[in-house]
Amino acid sequence: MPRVKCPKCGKVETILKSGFVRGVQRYYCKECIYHFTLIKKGRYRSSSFDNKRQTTIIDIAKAVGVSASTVSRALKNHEDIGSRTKALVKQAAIELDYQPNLLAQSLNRRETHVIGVVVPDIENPFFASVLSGIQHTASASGYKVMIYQSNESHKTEAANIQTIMNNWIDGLLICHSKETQTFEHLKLQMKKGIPIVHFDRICEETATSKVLLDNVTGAKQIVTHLLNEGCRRIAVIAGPKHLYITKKRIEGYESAFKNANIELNERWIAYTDFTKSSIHDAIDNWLMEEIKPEAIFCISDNSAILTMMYLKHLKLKIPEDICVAGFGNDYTGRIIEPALTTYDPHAFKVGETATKLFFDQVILGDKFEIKTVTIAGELIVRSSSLKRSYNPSDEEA
Amino acid sequence: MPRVKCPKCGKVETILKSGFVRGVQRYYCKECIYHFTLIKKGRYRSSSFDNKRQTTIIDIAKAVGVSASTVSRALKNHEDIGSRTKALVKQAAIELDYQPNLLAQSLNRRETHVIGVVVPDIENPFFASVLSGIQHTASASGYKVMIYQSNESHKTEAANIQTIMNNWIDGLLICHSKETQTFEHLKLQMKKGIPIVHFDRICEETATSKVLLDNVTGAKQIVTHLLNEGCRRIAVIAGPKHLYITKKRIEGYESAFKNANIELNERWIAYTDFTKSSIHDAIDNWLMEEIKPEAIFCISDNSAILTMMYLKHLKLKIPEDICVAGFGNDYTGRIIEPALTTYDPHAFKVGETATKLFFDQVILGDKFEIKTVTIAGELIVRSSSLKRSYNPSDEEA
DNA sequence: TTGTAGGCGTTATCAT
DNA sequence: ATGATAACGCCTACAA
Repeated sequence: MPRVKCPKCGKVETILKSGFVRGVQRYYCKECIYHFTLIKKGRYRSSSFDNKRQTTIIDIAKAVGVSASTVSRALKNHEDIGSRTKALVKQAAIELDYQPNLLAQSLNRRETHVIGVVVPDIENPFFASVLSGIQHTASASGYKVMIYQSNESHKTEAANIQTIMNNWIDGLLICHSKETQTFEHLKLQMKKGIPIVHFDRICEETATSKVLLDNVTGAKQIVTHLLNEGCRRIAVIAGPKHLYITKKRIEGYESAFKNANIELNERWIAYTDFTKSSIHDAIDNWLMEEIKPEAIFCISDNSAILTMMYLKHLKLKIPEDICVAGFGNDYTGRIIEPALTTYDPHAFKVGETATKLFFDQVILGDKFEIKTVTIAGELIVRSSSLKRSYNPSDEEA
Repeated sequence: MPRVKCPKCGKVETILKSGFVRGVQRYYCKECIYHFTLIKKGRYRSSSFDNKRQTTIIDIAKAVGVSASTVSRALKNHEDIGSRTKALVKQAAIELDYQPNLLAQSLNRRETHVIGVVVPDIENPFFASVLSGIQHTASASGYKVMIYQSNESHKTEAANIQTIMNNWIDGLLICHSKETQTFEHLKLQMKKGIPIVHFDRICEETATSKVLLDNVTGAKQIVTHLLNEGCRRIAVIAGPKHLYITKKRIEGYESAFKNANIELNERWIAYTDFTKSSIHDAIDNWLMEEIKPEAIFCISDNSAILTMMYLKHLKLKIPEDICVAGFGNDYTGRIIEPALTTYDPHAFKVGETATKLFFDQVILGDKFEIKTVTIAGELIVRSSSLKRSYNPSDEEA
């Protein structure tokens, strides 16, 4: 053990500590009555580390001539500290361009002020908006946003969750991939007690807060609108059967029919995986039959766009021959012709709300009870569904 | 000073340290020949902290009966450690579900493995793609991505850079806001020596690596294509005059004319701020004149879409009456009718390359020399510019 | 009012 | 081959 030796007598047992000088421990030899300081041997942190060195609390302490703890307290306006000292410290902090080391703070406080987000795909406009909402809200409260994409792969999602959790995030906001049907990977992490908020494609099995689109109402509004336009045979391009949003939007679809007292035929529901080919197949199937659909409700705007392009390719006129409606209000719907009737789920607000739910949980701690919030959206009627009253000049400029 | 007292004799001067037991300092009283350990008084970290507690290296050390340093080394397969010990440690690590505390690692190594990204707007499809490229590439190398949006505001951008830099990121990838014309906020941070990579809207004044779209070539290709289609009076919807991309794309435009030996009239260049109204104004101005443009080259796809919608609103036929081309290959261009001729800048690759340039800098350290990489894109010809040979059925299904 | 010491979790260095 | 220690920068209970 390299105990401290007295430079004069060389003894070890006689040494006492005698305070700090400029952040360095000072020693005192009882026998020699000699104060001394250990010369720091150039340790492993040298070259490249040094220039990265930021001003620390100790630098300020040295400059002002007080201890590090006093500086720490002065900087947070602790009441114990004299106003003169405070002023001096703050002055020095500015002069030395002090920036607190958030890493050290985080390590100490076990709190990183980082929110982890896992989305299937950043490039999808819906998620981009949600992300934007998250980022804004988080930033406004001094939180940082760390992003991961699952690329709609369950495996990647699980890996993301694993890494993200190892990063001491304060909370996780997640929207599951299309593939995800089991949630063990999440449940495992929940033990750590980190707040999790689900949005859009949620998990029904976990005790987490959730932010939902108003899937049922939205779908119901759209389908009701189509019924009002006189369509009776309304086909649906749905997503994979296990998807939460598929279930809910189908529920809205059915509810609209029930409400209108119109019977509904299972054959008008096609479960696809949202790919171009699966959508084309579904449409082909319907069009091959004697009785063709009068309208197609696509449960996502993206599939609505694919549907419209395919119908146009088949020389079918929208909305005269067949109406189309989507769900999502991506801005592509405003650009395609005829413009797409859809439901705006207020994506930005979804992100905002998810973040706020997380904040609630942080603030209330144990007292927080999980919540499910449904974001009201709005029906956007455009030409693609106006069978009775189609007028191309309705289009926005 | 609360020096350690001997529990038997109560003396202080007789105490010597005598090693650690399970992470706790052990003491020894010379006089009483008595070993003891201080009972930890419940310190301030109690309730809420405890359940967040993860397995640490010390827990493993205790379990296996070795020291923390041995565990640390064993886990990284340090050659010094015996294979039996390694096996034991790794076993324990798995059993205790050990996850290294990246925060502590970062603090120690002064390296966070976090890349900060500042973009004007996540919801813009170009930036969404770039971001996706960054995220993928970073993730593949174990780096995390922290995102900020400037909302095209210089002030927000400066604030973002400030906060992001305080977070001990390893590198910063940035695309400046439209407003940004001075770069002091960046230069200030450059002193810290953190690698910075610019992309798209770069800063020409700083010694940073840059990733550029092939603005000149792209614009030149588009304009040349328009010239080949027989257009001579090619108007340009440009962005703000100070913007890097405006300058470069105008340069390409001019170069195409020069190449073709055709004279070019300044009045065909309109500097807008990309808003709908400024674009409408520019178009109105041109159309009021006797001699009208035969084509409009918009230096961004978004303005091209706005342009097309406005022209359609004015009952002008595209491309028969007037051709339109954009720049960016947003997927909206595939949806609008007629489909938009544009230049694909390979946004994903831009993000990927920016990230790789950052990695180069990390790996090479001082030996790294800043680089400017230009990403080659490709001309995408669609119907909106096919004056000579327009055939609506060319459209993709 | 201010200072001291120890801890957050990990790791490089030195000592054994 | 393994252990002890100090350091990364900050924070707070307790001592003075």
